[in-house]
Amino acid sequence: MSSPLKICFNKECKELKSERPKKGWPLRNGELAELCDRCGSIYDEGRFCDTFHLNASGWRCCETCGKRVHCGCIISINTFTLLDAGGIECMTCARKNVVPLPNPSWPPLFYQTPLPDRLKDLSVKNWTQLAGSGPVPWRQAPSLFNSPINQPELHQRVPYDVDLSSGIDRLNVAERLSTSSLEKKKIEDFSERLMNGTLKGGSRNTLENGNAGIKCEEQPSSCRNKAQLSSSLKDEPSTPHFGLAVPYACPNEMNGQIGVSGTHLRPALQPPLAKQFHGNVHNGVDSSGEPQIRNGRPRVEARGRNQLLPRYWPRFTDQDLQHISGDSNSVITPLFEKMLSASDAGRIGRLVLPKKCAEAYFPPISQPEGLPLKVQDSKGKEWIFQFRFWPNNNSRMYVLEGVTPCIQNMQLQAGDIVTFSRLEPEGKLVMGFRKASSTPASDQDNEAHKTHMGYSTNGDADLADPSAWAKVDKSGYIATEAIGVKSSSSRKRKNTTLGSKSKRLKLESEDLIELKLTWEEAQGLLRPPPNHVPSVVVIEGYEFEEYEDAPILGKPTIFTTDNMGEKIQWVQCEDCLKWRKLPANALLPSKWTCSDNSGDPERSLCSAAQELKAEQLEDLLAPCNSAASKKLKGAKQEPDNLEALEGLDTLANLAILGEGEALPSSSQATTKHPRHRPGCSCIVCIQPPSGKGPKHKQTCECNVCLTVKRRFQTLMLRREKKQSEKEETSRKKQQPQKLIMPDKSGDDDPVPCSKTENSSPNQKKVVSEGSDDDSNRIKSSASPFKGQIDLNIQPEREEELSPGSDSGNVARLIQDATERYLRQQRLSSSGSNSNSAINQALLGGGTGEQQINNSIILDSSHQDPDEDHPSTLSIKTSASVSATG
DNA sequence: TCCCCGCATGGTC
DNA sequence: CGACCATGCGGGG
Repeated sequence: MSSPLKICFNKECKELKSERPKKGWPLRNGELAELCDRCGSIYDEGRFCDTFHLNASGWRCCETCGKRVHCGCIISINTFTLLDAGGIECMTCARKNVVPLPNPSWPPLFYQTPLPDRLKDLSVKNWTQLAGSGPVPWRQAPSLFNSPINQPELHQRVPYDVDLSSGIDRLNVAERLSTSSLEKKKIEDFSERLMNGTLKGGSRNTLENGNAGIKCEEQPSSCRNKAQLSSSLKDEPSTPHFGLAVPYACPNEMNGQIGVSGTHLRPALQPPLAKQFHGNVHNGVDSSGEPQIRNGRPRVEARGRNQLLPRYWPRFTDQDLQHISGDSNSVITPLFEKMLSASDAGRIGRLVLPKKCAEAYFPPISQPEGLPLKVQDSKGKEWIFQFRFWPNNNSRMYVLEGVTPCIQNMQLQAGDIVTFSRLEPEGKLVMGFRKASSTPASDQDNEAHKTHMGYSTNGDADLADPSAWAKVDKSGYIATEAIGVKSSSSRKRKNTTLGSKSKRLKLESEDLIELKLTWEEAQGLLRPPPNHVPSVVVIEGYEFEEYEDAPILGKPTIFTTDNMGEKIQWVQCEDCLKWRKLPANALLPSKWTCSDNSGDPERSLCSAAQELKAEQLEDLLAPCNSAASKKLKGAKQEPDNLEALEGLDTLANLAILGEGEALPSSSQATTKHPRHRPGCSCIVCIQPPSGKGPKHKQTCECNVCLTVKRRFQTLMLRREKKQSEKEETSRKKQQPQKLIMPDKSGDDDPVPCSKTENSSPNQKKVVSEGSDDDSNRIKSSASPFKGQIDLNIQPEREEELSPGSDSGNVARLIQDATERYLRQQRLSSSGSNSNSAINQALLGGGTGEQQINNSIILDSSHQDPDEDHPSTLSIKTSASVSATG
């Protein structure tokens, strides 16, 4: 709508518009009023009426609260509702009263119905008059608002006629609702911008300072049941609470970018909204049906969404929302989501935020340093990230810094999706996630739980620390990290262990070691502290025990029933590897040795014979291994090992906590970066989702592939070396563990799969065992591919991913594991023969854990989506597999 | 020397 | 062609 006139559409202004005039209210001709920067900014802030129409007619008082609302112009059309009985009601009150129908959004209508230019003029004047007139039957036209489609279009801006100071009240409730503090912040940004340019904005400053605190007093209380605005992000101290409801997310765009282009605002709207919305906004949470939500938030969001690229549209499901909101009355407003890039998930700890999203939903920041931002995860943990930006090409690149701990906690990897939403009443930012594998519909929360449940988050020693673990898992626990402080609890752990590189290490280590466990198995690794009675939580059909205090990670054992029908558990001595029988209720230390077998003096020494025969043990362990063996087999079958390898890294990234869901083809889509197209060989895209799209070819020489190959080779060499050593000492069966080169894997896989199925028990053991030394041993990450697996496990992973990253930790872990394994082997060979069988079984023959890992890795199977483990967690065990050593 | 921060670069849309 | 953003890179601590 480039109007011929170069002056601001606001008659009371008459300033020249910039080349890229700011967009104002919708005109009847379907265009938007073009405003000068100053007016545009004011409009964006919802203060237009307060600024220009203060003395105009049309100001009326809300019948309910008495607030002044300008009803005389189109600009404020959405800020009030006409009462059937006459008079008007501010949106806030209207919402309270449940009659949330906003004024008919004529704009939308008109929007689409072009009118003669002459009508443009009507916009202000006529409307003004209109407002002045009594109640209009607007309510009858509510549908407009409600319709998702329209919503987007509607401009929420209109609603804000509030001025920062007084006007706030007037903000549309809906708007407010919709707008979160974040948005408010945005507004602030605007203000900033404005300040720079035109605005007078004192208020803004305040806001930015964080004091802004302007909150809509009204909103919360009255308005919605659940859905209230989050008036403020209370999270951050720094975060100002704006009273202003930012119109919709758009302000940013409008503001910031607006100057540049006002166009996108409108245009984008439609399509997306409808889709996304329904799922999100209206989900159960809001089911309350508050119109508000619809009107307000949804819109806001909708708008925001509209303006956002589709890839950032939130796809929350109702369940997701509910989970996030929990039982609280809070309403969750989905804001946006983003697939984690390799760098986002990397150790750098920076999460690049889509610019528009950042500007629309996060507090406005004028300084590159940004603000600390509190974000709550779906479990209620609070994280503090530094929300900041970097100047970039005359623009800004927004990032959240210090996200590593959070990401790790959530066990997220590249390809996974993080979601941001706002908890309305509180205005808190909530960060959820979806594993790449998971379906959009999947419940985040559940996933989260699963994730957490299944494994300890860290593979690191950290995990070893029960308390740490507890922290992680405990919903109550708040892992508050100082923004600047990168060390989150998790990090600290790592740091302590690993040192400065901890971050990286952590990630890698975690990634490296993955075991897949079934939920039951996973839980089996957890033991309640003595005297603690767990509460059982059922998540997605799986029962988990929840303890007030952190669960104790116990040595993995095998539970069974003895001849007498009594429940018992078998545990393997760390030293001699013999299996000992213990009461089912025995609580074992992570490192259990025969000497701990006080209950059975006869077998409290390693020298004592093993009660269990090898075959029996095998039978015992078999079940555990089956999954692994399957995987291995699958891997072997995989023709293109290389591909598998290549994909491994990616897969690893994708690894998800064991969600049962299959990732299949559908998941693939999610795993890919929206921007990437089939054939893209980026880290994210390489994932081999069921072999769809062209992935890296064997001949591919991209960085990723080269890196993978290189690492793989390195690893192989290392292993071979060790193996050779080991072979000498121990009786080795066949070729040493060939590391699972992808290629090789196909053939003879080192892994003893063939027979090993049974042996696989190792994995289990390993998992549990890892506890001691390997901090990492357990990594619980769910792989997107449930069944698949473990590509993550690839040994390569050690070195894994980013070339830049140092895989040292991983390598270490692996080495450790290898060493242990070797030790075991030696022990077994030299020591009691009885054990040897077991060991072999466990270890899968001479090759031992490595093989397992390798095999797993090989599993290109991941490509097959989820085949088997619907419910299995893919726990990545650290190298520790052989752990016992 | 290593790591991190901030900026720059380049690919993609 | 410009904007966006993922990643790389260099300098400083």
